[in-house]
Amino acid sequence: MLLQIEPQSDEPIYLQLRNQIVQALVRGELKEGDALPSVRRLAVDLGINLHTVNKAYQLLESQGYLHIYGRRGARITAPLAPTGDYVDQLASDLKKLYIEAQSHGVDRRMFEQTVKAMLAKEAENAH
Amino acid sequence: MLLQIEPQSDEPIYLQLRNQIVQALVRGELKEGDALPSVRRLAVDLGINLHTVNKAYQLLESQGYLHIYGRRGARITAPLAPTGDYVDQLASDLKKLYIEAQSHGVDRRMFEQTVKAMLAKEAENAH
DNA sequence: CTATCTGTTATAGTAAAGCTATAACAGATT
DNA sequence: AATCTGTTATAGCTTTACTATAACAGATAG
Repeated sequence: MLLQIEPQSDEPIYLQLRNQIVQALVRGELKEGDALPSVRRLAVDLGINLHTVNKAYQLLESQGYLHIYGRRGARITAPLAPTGDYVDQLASDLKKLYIEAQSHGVDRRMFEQTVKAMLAKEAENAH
Repeated sequence: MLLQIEPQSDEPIYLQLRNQIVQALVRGELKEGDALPSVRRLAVDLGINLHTVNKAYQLLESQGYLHIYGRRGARITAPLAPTGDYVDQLASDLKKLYIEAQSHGVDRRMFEQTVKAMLAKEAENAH
């Protein structure tokens, strides 16, 4: 698992960390039961503070991606199943993107086409 | 045009304002040439500071949605056309949503279905 | 002309978020 | 026995968001 952070980014470091770990999960680079580096270890490797790493880990645990066994390390949990609440959230996020797209002159057809193009590209990168 | 802000929201007030004006544009409640209330007027109506309204206006102008004619008021500009840069941004945003969806067990078929359901619902609400 | 309204600019203060630094404790591991 | 671990606490710094107040000068309406 390759992790790299950009201190200059608008995105907070702890969120970059959280998102990259979720991304590694989706790519299959991290699987159920895998152990994560200690907060101190990862903090030194990335050149950041251990509290920032801890914040990312706590967030990931609260979202169900991993389980922290106190001082015995943290491990990836079983894959999540789509809940109704999450699908609602996804639909809401998509709606926001669509409204923004419409304000830029993107109509329904173009929006759907952009979605399909993105999905096709992602399907390719999976191989 | 009905504007309402939620001071308790995570979303900054000036962004709530910006987004609601863009939303009104998409809905057709605001059209090219329409005048916007003065920053003081709108600030009093919404119970917020004039600088917060001004920040929203400045943002909207920098994004091409309106033009500020100094002390002679602000007016909605002509509708935007989709630029390549914006479509790239849209594809990037969609990709982020898709990765997040996959981490919640949503596959490609379910993602596409959620998009179509959202678009159908929006098409209905337009009438 | 006079008074009012306008956008703009300046200064200042508060609050919260994000990140870092340091230290200490106690359980787990080697 | 020494080291590594997560956790907790305190503190400081920077940036963002929001508000408050004031002043200036152009535009408008009486």
